[in-house]
Amino acid sequence: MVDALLTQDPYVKVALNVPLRATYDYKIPKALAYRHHIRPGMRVKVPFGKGDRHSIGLVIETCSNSDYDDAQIKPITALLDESPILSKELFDLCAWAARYYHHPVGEVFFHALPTSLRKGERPEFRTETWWFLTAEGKATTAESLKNAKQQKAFLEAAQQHEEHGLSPHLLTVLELTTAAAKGLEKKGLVRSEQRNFIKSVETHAHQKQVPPTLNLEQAAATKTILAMRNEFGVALLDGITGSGKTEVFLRVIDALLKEDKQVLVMVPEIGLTPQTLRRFENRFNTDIVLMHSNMTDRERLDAWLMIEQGEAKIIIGTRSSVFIPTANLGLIIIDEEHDASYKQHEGFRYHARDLAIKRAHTQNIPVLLASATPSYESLANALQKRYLWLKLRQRAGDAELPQMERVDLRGQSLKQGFSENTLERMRQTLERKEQVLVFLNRRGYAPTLMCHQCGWIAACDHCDVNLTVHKRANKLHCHHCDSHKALLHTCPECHSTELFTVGEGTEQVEGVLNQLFQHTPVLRIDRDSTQRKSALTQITQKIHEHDQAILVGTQMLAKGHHFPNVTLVVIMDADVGLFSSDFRGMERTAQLITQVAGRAGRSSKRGHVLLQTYHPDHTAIQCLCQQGYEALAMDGLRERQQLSLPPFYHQVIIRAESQREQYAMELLMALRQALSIHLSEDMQIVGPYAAIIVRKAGQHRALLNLKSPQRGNLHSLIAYASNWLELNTKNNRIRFAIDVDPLETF
DNA sequence: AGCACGCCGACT
DNA sequence: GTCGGCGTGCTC
Repeated sequence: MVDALLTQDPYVKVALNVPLRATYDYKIPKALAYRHHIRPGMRVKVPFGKGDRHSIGLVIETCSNSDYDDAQIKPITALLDESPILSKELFDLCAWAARYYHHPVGEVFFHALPTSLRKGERPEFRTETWWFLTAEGKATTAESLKNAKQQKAFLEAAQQHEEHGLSPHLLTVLELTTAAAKGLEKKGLVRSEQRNFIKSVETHAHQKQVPPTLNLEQAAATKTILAMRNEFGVALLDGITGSGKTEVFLRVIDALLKEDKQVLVMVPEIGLTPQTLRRFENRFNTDIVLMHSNMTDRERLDAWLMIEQGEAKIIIGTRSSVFIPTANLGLIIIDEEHDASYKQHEGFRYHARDLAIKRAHTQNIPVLLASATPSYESLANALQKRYLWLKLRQRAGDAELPQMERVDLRGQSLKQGFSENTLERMRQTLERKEQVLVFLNRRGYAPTLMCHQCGWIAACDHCDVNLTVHKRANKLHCHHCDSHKALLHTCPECHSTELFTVGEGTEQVEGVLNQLFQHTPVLRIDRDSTQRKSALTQITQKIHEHDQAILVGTQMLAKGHHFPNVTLVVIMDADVGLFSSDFRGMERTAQLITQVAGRAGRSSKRGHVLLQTYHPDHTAIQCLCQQGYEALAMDGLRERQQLSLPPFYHQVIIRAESQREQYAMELLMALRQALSIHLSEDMQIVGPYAAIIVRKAGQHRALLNLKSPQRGNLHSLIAYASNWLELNTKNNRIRFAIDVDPLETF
């Protein structure tokens, strides 16, 4: 029997890229088993479902037998990889993440791959055509081709570049055509060759900058981080804005590059500014690979391969780059680690910061978390000495921290949201030829459109929220489901034409400031004003061109930009997070205010921050102004502990949504009932309760909140819940999602 | 997720 | 009479 020679198991368990928790068994055709050794982490093409439908799957394990009858088991159609596409480490990370986040394994595995690999394409670089001279071409003079001008030019060029050949890039530079090349190929004078295309950022030509000298704190931090570079450990680099965190990164990266190690730098979704990238490029003589959502599938795959094969040493990427395969990873840096965009809010709801730490643990490398406003989670870990807490409290150069002042709005007559005091301070700043930054975290013209006669309010048809007025676009826009309709001028209820807006958004404030400060350029920075690709660069350019200017914007302003001439920051509404229904409201607001405030006075001129508030005596506002973020966070943590909230308690939220009004709520009530007998003493169930915005995009939403100070019990409860939900949502139009460590609880 | 199977309304 | 609506169930 030849079969005795086969060492390969006859069956494989395959995870498919479908939202199903099950894995599926397939058999390995003998012909395949003779030629290849199928292992976990390889992609296969398998028949799935009726007809000749096929799907791409990932081998989870091979096995000697199956629970299914052999006759029921279909054979694999094709093996797509010769070696596992996911390394053991990444395979294990994904498997762990699927268990931790209670998400279908298949979706987790395929989430970790670039789109083209999900579709079954080969993990190969893009190739490009190079042209070379043949022996015959060497012997032929270009003159003999005098009727064919293009070919003549091509042959001349090919003779000149005989040694290295002509790349497509050279073809464009020399204005040569492929038509000419093909003509010469027919005559046997040149030949083509397919070569790997390796995207290399043109960094080598740059004049490399001499690193600035570090201050004592920076030097100490760098030294400490470097000392932990050969094993797992987490350092929290807690540095106030302007303290030179990036310089510390650069020093550490430099040392690791010298050991030929790779570094993964994670940044928030829109956090990577051209300024940051330039700083990296100006420093290192190596390829820097980017990974973000604006790239094409091809670019992503090339970047992925560059890192996987060790061609590139530095990768700067958003959330999903935590899954990038590496050849020799030495460190993961997570910049702005508090940023909520590290958590995926749909589908596979993972937290990239937490997964990065898990990954570093298994690969035995260090992680560096950095922020001016660390998350309460990370601060708690630092307090408990699980993380090394490195503080940078000095600003680089001679810059001083901006002074925070409260502007009491009580009883004041406001001019479109500005107090007279605020406006006066703005005037003074502009007179000194300095710039003002106005922060308002509300896009559009106004958050509400109302009828003066009957009180009707413009609301979204699909969500339980008011529509935002966008005057310039002449639209009513829903910021929750993105639907919009034309701006109304008559009330649909009573036909009155007296419609008015309530409240202010950035678009309105921009207009107001244009009127109040007619000789000063007013520049708006928010999602609407920066939609066009180069818009943000244009705006920042204008800012640098003028001495005086007013910048108005949303949280986009808080993310990493440098505005050296801004000396006054106005927070229009400091009260937003004070009475939030979400327990993280205060943390978020404090982070946002501190980050925006940090934009002020980053050069030699001292900055000032005005917080407009109706609650100047509120302890949180007072604490933030007088003692700063860390003190506020310490209070906040104490409170979280007293109230049994994260990070002291662990939470899992189960969300259900349905087109029909009561279904979601009824399902979760039934689930609660089903779970009640499995509860251990340390566990609490809250709800089900209706989501704050009950209806969103036409779906009615309800939540169930499960809490415990211990993860273990909670996880087995969720495992039970997830099985129960699978069984009970099959036939009734209800969708559910499990959100482990949720950032939003409403 | 996809897709086929299945049982009830307005059309060549 | 049927074309097609989307409710239901299944995929190794």
